[in-house]
Amino acid sequence: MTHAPAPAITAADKTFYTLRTDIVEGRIVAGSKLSEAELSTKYGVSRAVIREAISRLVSCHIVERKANIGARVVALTPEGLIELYQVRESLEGMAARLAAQNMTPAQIAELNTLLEQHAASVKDSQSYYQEAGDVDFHYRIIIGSHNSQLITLLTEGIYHLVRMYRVQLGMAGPRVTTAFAEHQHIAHAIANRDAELAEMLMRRHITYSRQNIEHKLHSPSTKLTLHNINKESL
Amino acid sequence: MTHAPAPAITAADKTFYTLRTDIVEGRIVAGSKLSEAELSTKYGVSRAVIREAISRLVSCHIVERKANIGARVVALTPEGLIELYQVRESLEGMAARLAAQNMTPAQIAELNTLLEQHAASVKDSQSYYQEAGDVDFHYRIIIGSHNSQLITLLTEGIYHLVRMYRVQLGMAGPRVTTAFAEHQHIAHAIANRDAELAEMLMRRHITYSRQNIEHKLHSPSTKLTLHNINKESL
DNA sequence: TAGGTCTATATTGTCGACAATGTAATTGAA
DNA sequence: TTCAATTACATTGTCGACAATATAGACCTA
Repeated sequence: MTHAPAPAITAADKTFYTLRTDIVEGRIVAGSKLSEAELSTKYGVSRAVIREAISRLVSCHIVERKANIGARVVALTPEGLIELYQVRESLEGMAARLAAQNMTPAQIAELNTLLEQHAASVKDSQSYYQEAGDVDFHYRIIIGSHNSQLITLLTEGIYHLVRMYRVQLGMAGPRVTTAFAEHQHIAHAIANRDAELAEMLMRRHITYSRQNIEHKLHSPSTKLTLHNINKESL
Repeated sequence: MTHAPAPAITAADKTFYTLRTDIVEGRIVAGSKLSEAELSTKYGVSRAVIREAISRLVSCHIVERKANIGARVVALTPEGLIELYQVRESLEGMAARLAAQNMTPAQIAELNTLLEQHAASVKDSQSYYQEAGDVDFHYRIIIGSHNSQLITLLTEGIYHLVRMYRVQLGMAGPRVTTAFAEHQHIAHAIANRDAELAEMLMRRHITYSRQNIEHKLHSPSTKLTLHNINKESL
């Protein structure tokens, strides 16, 4: 029940993953147009492969397409970020609730082990926990929900968009130790099989996280960043 | 802000809509394989168009595809239904919350008008309310959330799957008058801008709805139906 | 007969070319 | 000069053919 991400088999698979990474990491700028011919030569595959890859990005909400006009990477806007976090609060809250009901004892044990590792790394260098640690924690709870619809929506859809905002807004702020404490409380609720509490704590946790990133977004420096991003829309 | 469903422009659009309807209505049986060549001749378009239509159905979770093997319509299972309703409870609960915050006075007035019409039709023939009425009510609240992520996830994704279960399990049971009362309470909470209450009532409403359809699913007659459906998987 | 390998066939994945549509430039008239 | 129509160009949508992979059957061996 490890829910390994589907391996890339076809050329369209690989191109899809590559394109998604390039967009999320900002190598392909937000809001820019995706020319099929251009990408075709750039990645060395036929236009049919590019078209399929783009179609999948559309279904992830990372790209928008208009008939007979073309596809472009979504723009990063304050409104979009808020909408995203509202959906995330809703779905991850439910994931936490279901995790409290459905996680196996082994999964709960692994979750606690993970938190112990985080506790250690928080004390010295906060960098590890910051990046992958937070994602790891949330990922395990999502998987622990044992709800495939929920898992797919979050891990294939929402999360890549969230990461796109995080990466391109340069999220490296504080909130490390406080978030860690919140994680502990959530894990505790799950271990106690307290579904109500787990959902409530997760929703609050994500609300705080949203407020944190919103703050970043409204500060003068990143406002400039966002403006720059959207300016290159061509 | 009417959020009209995107019109079918390309051949792939039309084929996608046609295929989706045929699957949801059960003309293409749940669990069955989708042969590209076969569909190509059946709908009179090239395989490329069929492939794109299938890709979109995959992103709706109506169809599953394995590389180099093929695509098949999802199977209707009790577990799948439960998972679906859990996600629905989560997302529509949030939609109701946001609707209470964001719906325009005009939208709220229209919602009340709709309920008055329902009240009339509930008294004589319950049939109208049963079918489209319930969907209408939920649809307006979803739109009223003013959250495009949420709107897309529900109206393009979840709702067609829900309808697929409803249609193919022959949902025509009771629960008409009670559901109407619940709708009234939700609308009232929204009119009062009580976001907390609106979310809570909507979640309970959907939980009841799930229990209702689950009951149908576990009754001997429909168990037979489901078994028959999955038997024709080929 | 059971099991495995190899071959034949069917299905999906990929490609290049053509058709349809949208966009920009050019020309002409008021 | 300004606006409209028309033309030329670029981009997306669709198609049929070929390549790669999976499936089913025949054949062989133990």
